[in-house]
Amino acid sequence: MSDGVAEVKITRLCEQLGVTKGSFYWHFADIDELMTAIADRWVETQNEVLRGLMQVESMPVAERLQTISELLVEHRTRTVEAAIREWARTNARVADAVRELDQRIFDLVRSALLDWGFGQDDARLRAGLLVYAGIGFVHAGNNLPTPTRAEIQALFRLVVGDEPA
Amino acid sequence: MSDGVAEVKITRLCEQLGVTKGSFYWHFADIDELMTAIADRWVETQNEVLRGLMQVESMPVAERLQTISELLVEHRTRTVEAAIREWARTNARVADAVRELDQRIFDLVRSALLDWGFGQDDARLRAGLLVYAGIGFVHAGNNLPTPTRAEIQALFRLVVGDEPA
DNA sequence: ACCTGAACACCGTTCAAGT
DNA sequence: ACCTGAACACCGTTCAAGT
Repeated sequence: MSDGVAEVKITRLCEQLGVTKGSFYWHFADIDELMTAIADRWVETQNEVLRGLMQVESMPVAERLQTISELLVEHRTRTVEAAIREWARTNARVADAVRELDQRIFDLVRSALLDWGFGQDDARLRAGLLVYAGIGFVHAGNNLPTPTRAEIQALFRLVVGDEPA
Repeated sequence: MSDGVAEVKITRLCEQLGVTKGSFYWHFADIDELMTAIADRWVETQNEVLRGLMQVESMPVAERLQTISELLVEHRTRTVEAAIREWARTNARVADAVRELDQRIFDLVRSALLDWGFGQDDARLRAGLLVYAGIGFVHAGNNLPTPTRAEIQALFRLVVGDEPA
């Protein structure tokens, strides 16, 4: 999957499964339906991740911000996520899922900043900055010197401040 | 081009040009060579843009930061740029070009921040934050409420400060 | 209900033959 | 030097026929 979703060939798939291509078309109408199925699968996985993320909500603000700052630039799934976001450009289903993911993360960060003491506008803007930077890092993380964990926290503190606003 | 580089079919190309596919293979070894040619073309265009960007260097710091803040989130070429960055995932030539572009922009911002009065580390981190946010915006700009020009400047001031450091 | 086999369209690629 | 035409491989898709 990390080499891009365009590399999924139904011929190869059937070879690997030891069935003929005709068999494939009993289960799926066409390759697009397969893709949608894969997409749905990914959305489920992502929902679990999100449910995990939401548990962060119960943590005290300071600790919550700390945790979020690490999650945002987590490189564990960088390659896969870049491939998914690429896929979103051509598949509406995936695009929807990615948009919802982005929005939920944004809301998560924003509400944390609200709890931290920022006003509505301020919280929205700063949350946007952080989320966009995280997404940018997912895409271009290899093009610029990778910041250390400590530097990321320094950046985070820069945007969020040292103490409640 | 904005619908993704995977949609470039040599059959379609030859139809549009009114020649046979055989003719295509006189000019190019294979489809990859065509892609490389297109990539090189884009790199040239990008180099012109960069030369333009470099002229910013001669502006006074305050004005320079102002201009950069607008360039970073310029949505003029958002779709195309997203397609290019997607292409970079599978084409080494394009990947190199994008990396160089990112680095030059990063350097531009960083040196502006140095002139503005930040120390080495501080300038590097803040420049990274801004550049990543700009790239993230290119990719996910439609998923979250688009900030206004004024809000972008507010964000910029947040990272850069109101007066020289 | 699930699979095979053969057929067809489309696209990338090769190459001998034309001018 | 530049192009055509026909051929082939590969992949997506369809469908009649098998169990």
